[in-house]
Amino acid sequence: MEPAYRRIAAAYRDRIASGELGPGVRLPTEHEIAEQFGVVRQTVRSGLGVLVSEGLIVARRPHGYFVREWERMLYRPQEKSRPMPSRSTMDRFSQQISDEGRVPSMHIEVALVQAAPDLAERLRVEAGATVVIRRRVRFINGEPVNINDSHFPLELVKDSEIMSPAYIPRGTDEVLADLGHRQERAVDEIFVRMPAPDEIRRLGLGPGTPVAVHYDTGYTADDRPVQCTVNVLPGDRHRIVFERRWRADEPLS
Amino acid sequence: MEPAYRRIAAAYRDRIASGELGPGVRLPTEHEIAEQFGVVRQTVRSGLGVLVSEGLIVARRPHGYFVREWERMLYRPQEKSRPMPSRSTMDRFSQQISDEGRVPSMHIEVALVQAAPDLAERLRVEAGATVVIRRRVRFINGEPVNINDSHFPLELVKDSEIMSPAYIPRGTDEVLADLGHRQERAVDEIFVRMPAPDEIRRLGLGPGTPVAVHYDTGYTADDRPVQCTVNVLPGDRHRIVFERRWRADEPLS
DNA sequence: CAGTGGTCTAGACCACCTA
DNA sequence: AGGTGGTCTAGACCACTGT
Repeated sequence: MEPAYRRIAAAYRDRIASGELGPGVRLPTEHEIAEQFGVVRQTVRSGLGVLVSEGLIVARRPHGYFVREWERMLYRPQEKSRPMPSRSTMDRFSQQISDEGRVPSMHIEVALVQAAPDLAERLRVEAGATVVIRRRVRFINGEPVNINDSHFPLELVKDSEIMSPAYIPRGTDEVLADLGHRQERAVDEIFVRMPAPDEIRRLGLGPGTPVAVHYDTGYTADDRPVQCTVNVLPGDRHRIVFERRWRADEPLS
Repeated sequence: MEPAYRRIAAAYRDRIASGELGPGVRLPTEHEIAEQFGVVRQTVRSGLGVLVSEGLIVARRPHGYFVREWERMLYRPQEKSRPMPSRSTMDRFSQQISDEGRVPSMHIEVALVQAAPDLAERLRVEAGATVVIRRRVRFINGEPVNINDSHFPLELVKDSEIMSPAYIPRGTDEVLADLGHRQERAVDEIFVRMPAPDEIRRLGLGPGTPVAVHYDTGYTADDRPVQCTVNVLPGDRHRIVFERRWRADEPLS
């Protein structure tokens, strides 16, 4: 016999999967469900808790539980290595969102920090070495959608405009290029995991929302890493897309 | 005042993050934690439940809670569009795992199904049209690591060896090419979400494990989609890597 | 058999928001 | 003021596994 809380979870999971309960629809209250299934409220809570942690429903107190609504923005890592339209007054993200008729905004913060082990490895500096971190949170219509923390070895960018927490429309890649560190190659790594508490806070994530973590490490022609950007993408708000063509023998590092 | 269950979660989250509790280490029992924090067992369970759903710990009854251990295999979508070493007797996955000194295995199942909406769209067939689905679960040392469900329009592959649930060392892409449907371009899409119950079952996933879903849609030179493979990658077992080079103007569809 | 986590009951009080 | 979900207590019984 399946436990009651699982039966409750399965019942509502099925109704959501079948479309009987569409996005945004409200579920009965915990009391009502408890009565229907002949259990106490705590058991209902366990069952709905499963669905919350699966990301299928959200609790909005004091309104009740609602079927979650998804909307995913296009995320194309390959766009990063194409030239920007020269007349553009906005960075790629802002341009894309504006084109869709929505309002982009950004919060920027610059700091000097000791490189965490994962970044030290990718930037090929010693663990604990000082790096410049340019933290950005991007918003659409005021809602946070992703985090982009770019890291640079300190010597490369000190005294450049990268150190100022201001908007750089042409992008930091261009600034690096002007400084003599033009990137020619990048390695993209994607990890999937549950968010840490500070990521939940910065992105306003609901429970049950996993994130994709995208490391973009850029190399110059002589194979020095000059920047590593950590993008944290909430799973419910992104669709990562890239394209391949068949080739004979291009090396993969 | 923070709720007790959150304080408990935070306490152990910190100890795990700091490395004080390394991978595989056992936590105190629920009773012991309850005593330490002066709360009842149910409250401890709520706290540890948070960490379980964050994927930080696992419960192994009747042994206790343990800090989760991670091991990630390399997943490189771009490898798919490179020629296979002609002397290879194994597919790419099996070769990679063998090279690492581990034992690959696979479960294969072929069926005719009605195309789900997401696949119908990608294969450009009508929703509900019959497609061939070649379901595979891949194992390393007997442990399931990912799901690969390849979908083909029925007319393209009927009477070919793709219809047989047997191992095809050279890969289905080669079979398609032999049938006159050589792929020249592919679109990769990655979504991040929590797994559905049947994915949890097939992959033996623990609670709190998100998945990356990778759609690989292959097109011929005349831009017809000939296959769409849905790869379900447990977040705790994969690291997705690809590479970019700067180019002037290659079109992205 | 002892000890673990898994499930469940029957209550209670709280914070928060809307009406 | 009333109803929502959020938290917590104090118990109880169960299934599973190793000794």
